[in-house]
Amino acid sequence: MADMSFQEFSGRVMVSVEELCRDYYRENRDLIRVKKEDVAVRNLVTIVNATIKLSCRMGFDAMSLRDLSRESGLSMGALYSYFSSKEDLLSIIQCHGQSAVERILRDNTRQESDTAVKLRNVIRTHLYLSELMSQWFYFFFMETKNLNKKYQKISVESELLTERIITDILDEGAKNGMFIIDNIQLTGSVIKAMMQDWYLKKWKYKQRNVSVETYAQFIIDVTESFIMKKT
Amino acid sequence: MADMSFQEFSGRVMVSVEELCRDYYRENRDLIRVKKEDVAVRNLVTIVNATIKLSCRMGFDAMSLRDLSRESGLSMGALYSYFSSKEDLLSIIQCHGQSAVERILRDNTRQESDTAVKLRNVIRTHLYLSELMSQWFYFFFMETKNLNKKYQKISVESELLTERIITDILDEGAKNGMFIIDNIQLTGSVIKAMMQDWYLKKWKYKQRNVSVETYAQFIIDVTESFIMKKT
DNA sequence: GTCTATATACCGATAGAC
DNA sequence: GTCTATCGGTATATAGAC
Repeated sequence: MADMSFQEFSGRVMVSVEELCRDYYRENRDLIRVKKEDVAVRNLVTIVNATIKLSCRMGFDAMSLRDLSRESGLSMGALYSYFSSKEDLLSIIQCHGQSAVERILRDNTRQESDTAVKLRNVIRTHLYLSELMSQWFYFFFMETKNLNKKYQKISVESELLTERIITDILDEGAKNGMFIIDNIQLTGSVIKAMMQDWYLKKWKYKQRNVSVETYAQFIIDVTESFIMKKT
Repeated sequence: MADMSFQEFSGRVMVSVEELCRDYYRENRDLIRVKKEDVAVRNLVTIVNATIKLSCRMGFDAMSLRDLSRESGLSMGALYSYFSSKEDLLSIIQCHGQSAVERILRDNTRQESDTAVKLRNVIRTHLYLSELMSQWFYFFFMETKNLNKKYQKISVESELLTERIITDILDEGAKNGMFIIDNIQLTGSVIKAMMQDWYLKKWKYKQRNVSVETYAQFIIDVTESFIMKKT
């Protein structure tokens, strides 16, 4: 099968902020004063998008709720119908956002018998998703330290989980003789580091007109030159 | 010559916050109310160290000057004898810190005729320095967006400069036939990304007992497997 | 369900005592 | 040179009108 293009990926994967907000709403009906689901979800989408946008520009802490009120078009009072504190808003986005990402990654990691193909697919899928949700990924990384300890732990586990997905494949390849790897954990770490650079330095790659497909192929080339048997 | 150890490096490179603060003091005698140089420099060191420490924990924006007062042991009033605003304090640390880093890198990049050796030295030097000053590097990265535009530009240029140091060597190696590189700029980007991971994810590597020497050698191995002629 | 107006607390910054 | 006390402003959060 030909390598998946970003266009194909973004057509297939519907990253739905609405779905994410609906999940949050249904799990917290009792805490949210607004009782009409469609109204609540629509406003939640607005709030979450505005928060991500402002936070990526100035940082979540520097963003005041007056800024958020202006950007979202909702009054201060209305905002507090949807969350109980500013800290709570941060936790909601982090927690529900990260689990949405994990679900999408899981759903889009097809079963694949060839270990090398599997690795390539995972790298592409991660990168394409981080392109679709670049502001979210940036937000997750930059705002971890503003979370309370409980949610910080969840955030760290999410970092380790994505690394684990990589290292599991590396491990399989090492066992079946397809890869030669001296240090699986460090190999996984640097693959993750290279993938992360895509959304942490988006300004740089955009300025240089590097497409996510070019970048993905490059990361795959670097990785394979390191772990594949030299012929 | 044998590869330099971190111990050797940290013995040779005196990263002196005092020196950095003295530079700042001498350039801004007129703005600083405290006139005894040794008193001023001593307190500046305390202030800068406390700022870095608190900012890495909670973020510069979330750190109040009352927090800084408590951590440094100086009163609010005393703090304002050393800088004119909170924003000013951030700029001082970013600007003087980054130029100190650039100077140290320049001073410690020995002339070297062998391109491959040169590349290895640069990777090691960058990583060892980012280990010595890990909180500073973390601070530089995380607090860029809180800077005003002028200093943001300086910060971006600093990012591009270190990448340029790498790509210049890659270019030389490509020209003299020592390296085979398809895309020099992207190669430089991912080398930088791998180096950056060392201080962005310090908690992870510490937890796993990965030493900076091990990490440096690993990055070098990954890089060389990608750019050296296969034999 | 959303608004305006307001309560309360803490922010950065400064004045003036010592 | 450093302190305490306090300023005005703005932050989060809420109460009550509509």
